[in-house]
Amino acid sequence: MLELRHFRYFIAVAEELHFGKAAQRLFMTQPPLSMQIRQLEETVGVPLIVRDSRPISLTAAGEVFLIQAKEVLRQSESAIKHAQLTSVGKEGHLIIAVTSASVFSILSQLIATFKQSYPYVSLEFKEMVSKDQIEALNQNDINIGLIRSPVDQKKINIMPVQVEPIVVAIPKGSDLADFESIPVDVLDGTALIGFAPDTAEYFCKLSEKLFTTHNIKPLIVQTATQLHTIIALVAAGLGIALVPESAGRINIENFVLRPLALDSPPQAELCLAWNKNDHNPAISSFLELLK
Amino acid sequence: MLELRHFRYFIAVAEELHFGKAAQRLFMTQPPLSMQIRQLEETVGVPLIVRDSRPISLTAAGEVFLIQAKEVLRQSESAIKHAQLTSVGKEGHLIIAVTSASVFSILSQLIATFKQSYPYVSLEFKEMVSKDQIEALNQNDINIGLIRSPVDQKKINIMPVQVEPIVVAIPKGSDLADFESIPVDVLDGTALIGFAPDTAEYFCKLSEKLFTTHNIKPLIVQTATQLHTIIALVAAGLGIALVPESAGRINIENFVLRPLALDSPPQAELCLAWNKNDHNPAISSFLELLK
DNA sequence: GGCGGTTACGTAAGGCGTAAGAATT
DNA sequence: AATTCTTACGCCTTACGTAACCGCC
Repeated sequence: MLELRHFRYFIAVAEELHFGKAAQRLFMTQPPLSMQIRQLEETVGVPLIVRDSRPISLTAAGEVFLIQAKEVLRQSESAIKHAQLTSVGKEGHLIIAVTSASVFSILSQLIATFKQSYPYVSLEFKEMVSKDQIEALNQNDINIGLIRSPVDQKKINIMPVQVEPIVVAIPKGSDLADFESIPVDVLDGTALIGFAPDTAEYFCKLSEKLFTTHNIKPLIVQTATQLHTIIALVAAGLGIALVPESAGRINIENFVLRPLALDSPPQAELCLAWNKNDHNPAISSFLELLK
Repeated sequence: MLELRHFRYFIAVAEELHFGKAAQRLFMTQPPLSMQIRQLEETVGVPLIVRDSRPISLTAAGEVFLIQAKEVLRQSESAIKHAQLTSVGKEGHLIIAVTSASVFSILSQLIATFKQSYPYVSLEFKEMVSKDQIEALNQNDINIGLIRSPVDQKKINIMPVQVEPIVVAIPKGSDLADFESIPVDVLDGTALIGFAPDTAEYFCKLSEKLFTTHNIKPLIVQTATQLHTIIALVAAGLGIALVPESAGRINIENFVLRPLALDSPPQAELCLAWNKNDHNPAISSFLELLK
């Protein structure tokens, strides 16, 4: 049966063109080396070395076999190296799911930092709402989720990566835009663009809580799922909206952000989520870098 | 020490995801298989298989190692196959020397036939005068020479591939062109384009022999090395010339070929020459095809 | 005749099989 | 409790070393 040993021995003989020197290089004696080469030639089925001349020489078949043999050894070295790199999370592949809103926050910076430290870990992104992310994490369809909602499943670990205050988005030129901060009771009865309850549950509930706490009833004139849609509607003058501070990164004109006049305004959390049973080492690399 | 065995075993386990099934597939029992896999993991330095769950699964490192392991096995198979093909001359490289580019016209058909039977033998051509070819054959710089002169060296084998009569090249419209064949004594005193004695020794001597045998003294108005140069000079009307019949393939107008009016006109031989000690199997393939 | 590769033979390492043990479902 | 992987141990293959034997320069 052909083994790597045969390749190693043949390369030594082919390069030294001298059984004795080759054996010395391999820290062994000539006879067994001779035997192994003979065995190799038998498995290959053709002579690789011309022995009836000194120095010995390679047959044409031996010449091509030498090149291929080196390639085989190089490949097996590479197999080990790649396995090692993968094992410590320096190489590999990560599938990261993001909610549309999180795209505007710190994600881009995060990716850049990660790619700098782990250039050989390829990243794949999928856009998913939080509920689908949890499902995908459970089924190992994705490695990391980037979500708002706190998860209550023991298989899923979470780690907050960003906490940002909820602020008020106001059409440019509106009277409210002149305030430096917005007193909460001003919102009572005001036209407001809200997050859709079914697809943007987290922000929706965050707002509702604020309203009930302060006993306010704004006039929700429109709902939307995507953050940038809401900002676009605000900019169009349809009303104001309660949005995370990172909405400021959205490239739309004609709106301003003002903080709420509260000691402790509502906070929106952005969390990394991953399956505890997913042992892809690149996940650890990713998490480690965020601390 | 890592061996191909480890790759073979790992692939079986990784594909079956079951030590027992894998062992069965490898015609062995589980325990030694388990040992070998453990050995493999030790040499690689990282765990490749997750054992603490059933069915067993691969680590991320194991996944990449599986792909690489298959590649290593594929490569070693390929090494054997290529060595075998090379050994029987179905694969390889031949360096063929020709005396002048014009020989290509004769060769082209030969090359096409060879390429059809041996598509994986690459051919390389070099232009060399006969003397240099012999030298190159001795030094194994070329594998095959295509020459006119008979070689007198015991290391060099030769085989004639083409025998053609010497004919007379005549400018179109010349009086001689009206003859169907040219009596030799007509050449006496006629303006003639000759081969250069130093670089086209073979043709030169062939002509000289004809002249002395028939006691003729033509007027050599010009000499040239290359056949197509001589034909060009004939076509230009400078004189006639004694050339091999294959000159008819040269794509020049304004000249005609006429046979010599002799029972046994001089013959020009084209020979293949190769070094007896050059065991490149592709040479045999080439020679075999010419018979 | 010396250098270099092969053949002959003895040894010892190690791969493999059998049997018993541990762990997961 | 059953299936499945691991540990323990003995055998037997085989790779390797030593010694003697050819075959070229």
